[in-house]
Amino acid sequence: MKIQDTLTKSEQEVDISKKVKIYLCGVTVYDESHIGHARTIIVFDVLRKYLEDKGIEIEFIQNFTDVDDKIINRANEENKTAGEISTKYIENYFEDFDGLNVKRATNYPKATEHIEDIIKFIEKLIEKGIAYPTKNGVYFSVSKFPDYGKLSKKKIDELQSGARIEVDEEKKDPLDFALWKLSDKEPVWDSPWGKGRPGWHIECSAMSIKYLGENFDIHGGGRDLIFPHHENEIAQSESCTGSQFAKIWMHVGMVTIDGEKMSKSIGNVKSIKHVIENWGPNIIRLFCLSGHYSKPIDYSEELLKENLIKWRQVETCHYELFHANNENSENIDEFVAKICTEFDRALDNDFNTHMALSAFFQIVKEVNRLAAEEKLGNENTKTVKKELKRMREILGLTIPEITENVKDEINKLIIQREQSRKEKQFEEADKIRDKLNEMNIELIDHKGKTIWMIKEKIKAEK
RNA sequence: GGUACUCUGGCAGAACGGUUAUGCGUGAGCCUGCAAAGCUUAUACAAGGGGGUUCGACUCCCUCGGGUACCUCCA
Repeated sequence: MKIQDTLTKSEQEVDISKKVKIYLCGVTVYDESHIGHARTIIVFDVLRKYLEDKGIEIEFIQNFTDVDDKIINRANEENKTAGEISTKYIENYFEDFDGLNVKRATNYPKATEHIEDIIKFIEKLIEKGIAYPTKNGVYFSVSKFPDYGKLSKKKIDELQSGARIEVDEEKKDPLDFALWKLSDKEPVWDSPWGKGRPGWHIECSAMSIKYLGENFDIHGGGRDLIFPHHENEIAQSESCTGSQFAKIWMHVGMVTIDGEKMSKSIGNVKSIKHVIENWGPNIIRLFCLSGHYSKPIDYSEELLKENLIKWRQVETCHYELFHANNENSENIDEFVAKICTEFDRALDNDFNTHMALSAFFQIVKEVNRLAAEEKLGNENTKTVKKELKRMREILGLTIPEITENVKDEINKLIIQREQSRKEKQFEEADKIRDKLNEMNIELIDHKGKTIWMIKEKIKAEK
């Protein structure tokens, strides 16, 4: 599998001969997660599910930034402790992402639970003469890391000339960034330099190295993290260990609205709660995977609607297979095998989810075609069923299981309706159909038989 | 201003130096008691502008231009 690496600007092979270690920069837990977070996290969710499906062991670490000015500000506004705020939004995070069918990471380390590791990390940088304490905190000396700017392709002197006026005159260089901020106000921890809290970037260096080692396979996040966050992570980590940090830097494009990045100041943020409520998890996932991960994707009702239609096709396909029992069925194993290869090839080639979806839908279409032609048998569909299920699991698309009781009830009603139709009591038949519709059950009348399917309820429909 | 990314048919969106997918939409039809869903078929002579390399470029190079992001916190 090849992934486009931001650092080398070239495709790099992921070493799948052993456990693959992935670190993803998670969220700062001071507010609700939005569709932009969802995209990044869904992309990595599919990546790890795909690799796991191939039988590769994955160690997937995603942090929570639970100490930060924003959290503290929010706590002050709401007259709560920072801990209360971060706990609340971590819970909120899991509600949202469980709802999006995202598999839990191997571990979700929190900054506040790794203060010791962070302090040790900073001490090491001071020992090496790369960081220095001032009366405000400890700073990383950018000039001591000659490769600074290699990820974001920025030149140090250009950054300096563009740098805004710094309040902190203790810093040796305006570009130097905080590793430890001295403070008296909670939340604070003791350190060799006095009470305070860690800077933003250091936690990811400390925690990724702690859990994944000095050089791991993939480090990911949104594109907006390239500078300064990931640039600083590289500077800290490589200064500390003296060796290459992450092997591949994989960055996910922004979700935009009307071509603009979502941001609080513009007020165009779509929360995951809002989007799930209206569209449900499957359509959101299809939407997030519909373009190449590295490119921006524009959020619009129109696109979600398109994915709604596609999702209905998937549901139809699933239930057509579920009910398949035609006598003269066609064998499509060869076709399926071919398309499956395309699916995998697409993902192996810089994780092209759009192409993979395209392959997936080719099978969906083929199944629905056969169903329409009454050529879908029970015998010949084992392979398709298996492969579609595999793809759905990788993509994280879910269709609910139905209990036997419900099935029986549905079947009873269908038989009643058939009887009414035979007797040309169409009003009665339609009543039964309406009743089923209210239960989100849709009937499909084929020539010889009527089948049912359970439609996911989509609030935004109509 | 610097850096990065980007510019493909009505919309979305890939691949490839030589047939440009796929989906949505739209038209027609099939199926149906009517629907819905689904299916079939038709439909786009599309690549920001201009150069160049080539027998041939959407794909490579140059140049001009538009857009977005980052350069402060941000998935």
